[in-house]
Amino acid sequence: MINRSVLVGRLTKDPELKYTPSGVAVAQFTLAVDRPYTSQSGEREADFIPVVVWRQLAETCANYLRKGRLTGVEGRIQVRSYENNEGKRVYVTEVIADNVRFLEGNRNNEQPKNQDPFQDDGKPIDYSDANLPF
Amino acid sequence: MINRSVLVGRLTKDPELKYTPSGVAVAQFTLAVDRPYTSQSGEREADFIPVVVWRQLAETCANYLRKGRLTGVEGRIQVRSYENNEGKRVYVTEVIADNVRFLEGNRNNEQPKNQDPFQDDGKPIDYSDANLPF
Amino acid sequence: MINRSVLVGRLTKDPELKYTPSGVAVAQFTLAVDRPYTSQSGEREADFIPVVVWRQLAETCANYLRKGRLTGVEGRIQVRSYENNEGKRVYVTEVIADNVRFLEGNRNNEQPKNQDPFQDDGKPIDYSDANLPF
Amino acid sequence: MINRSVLVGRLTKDPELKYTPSGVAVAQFTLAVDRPYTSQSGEREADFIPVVVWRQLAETCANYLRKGRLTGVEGRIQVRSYENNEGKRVYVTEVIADNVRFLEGNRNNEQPKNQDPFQDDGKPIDYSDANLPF
DNA sequence: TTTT
DNA sequence: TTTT
Repeated sequence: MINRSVLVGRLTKDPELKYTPSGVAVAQFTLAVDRPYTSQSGEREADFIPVVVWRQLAETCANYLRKGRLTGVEGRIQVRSYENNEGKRVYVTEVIADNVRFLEGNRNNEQPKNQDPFQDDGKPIDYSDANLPF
Repeated sequence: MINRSVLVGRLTKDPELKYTPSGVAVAQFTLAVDRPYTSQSGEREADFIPVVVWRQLAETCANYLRKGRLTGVEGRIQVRSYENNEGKRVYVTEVIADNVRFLEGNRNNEQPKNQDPFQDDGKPIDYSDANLPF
Repeated sequence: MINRSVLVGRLTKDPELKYTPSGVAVAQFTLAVDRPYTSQSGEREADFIPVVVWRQLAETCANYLRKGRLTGVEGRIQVRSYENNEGKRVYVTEVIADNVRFLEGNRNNEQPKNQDPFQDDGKPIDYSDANLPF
Repeated sequence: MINRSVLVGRLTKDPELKYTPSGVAVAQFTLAVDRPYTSQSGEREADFIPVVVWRQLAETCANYLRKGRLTGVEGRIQVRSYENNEGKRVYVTEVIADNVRFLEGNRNNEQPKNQDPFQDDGKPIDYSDANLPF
């Protein structure tokens, strides 16, 4: 079975870095991927694709990726589901990336963020260790 | 911008063929793509990825693809959203395929379905012409 | 059967535009794709991958792509062979692209080349109509 | 930079397993990937793409892959060159696979080969440690 | 909820 | 024969 996606687009925001209860780093960001054609109906012209990155690559992404940056991603499509607070099953589709390429230099010479895990905002984390890809 | 996915998996059901109000054929099926590893936590070991096919390829798929058949798909990830009956925005992620490979012969020598558009089941169609990929 | 490649790299030179005897446009360029890691042995750190583009896309590439430009390519690997002047069979591997993305703006505001087919340099053309992808 | 290929095809022969002087396993096989269309000019209708696999995956491939088996491969295109015995530079293009999927069961219930490294045939090995992908 |  |  094969499940491989390659995306090139721009981050809609800075990546969000979290840690699972057992301390595994996970970063999340959304890639805006412009479509090649212009819709005749004035509809949207980009797809906004959620990307998830684990472990060391998560920390590298959180440190170096920024909103608007042109970025390449390789990974696999994952569909997970959870019960929302009204007891309804909600499906979430994400690309679990095992490879991230920074395609654009650091134009403004920004510093790496070096996000501190202990500054975690305390919100519930959607990712449990059960989701670890390997 | 690049948005390319390659999947190999098995159909969970026969494809569903519909027609937009303006008569464009669109087929929908779900690919079960087994993950390479076995989850230690007894979690699910496949991803179920919705695939959409347009126009002539839709009719070919409806005619020749069957539940369980090993199938290769190439396409792009699309995220569309609609308002559900409770006024909430729901996001749907699908792979819009422009290439489908039948990787398994027709073992039981089944006949093509040749689904008749006029046998459409009358249920509301999720796809409007605005979604046409080109 | 599936044969799909996705490349992002930089052109080593401007594309070369030719025409087959029957007048079909074909462009050729090489993508330098940097490898992610640095070789410990001082070996080369990029792959130089020949890309071939046909028909209208060939003319667009010849008009807008330039040496050094960051470019995304989707296509399939093709292996063709010919007999060289010493009667030996030589194998050539190329990516036949059906999709090319210009990932970098036109920084120096260059004009399109608008290469004239009749300025063809007269050298023998490697591509015959038999190679047309569809 | 991105360099990603996905192939599904059939092995033209059993894989060949070798070891570098320092003992790293490397397997080589060729995938025949049928083209989707039939050439009008009676030309060949498949591409024969050389695949290289390193380390543990090489041994798994040598043990379980066989001639004719439908196989999925993910990897990157690599172009290496060497000087032939006439002092001419020869270019070799291969897909370096980091992921191999056996898409077809073991129909004849064959035993794994379990090739013994010490049965190596003694021929010169084309791969040096310098080529190791990581 | 979205990027250049 | 190679790109930033």
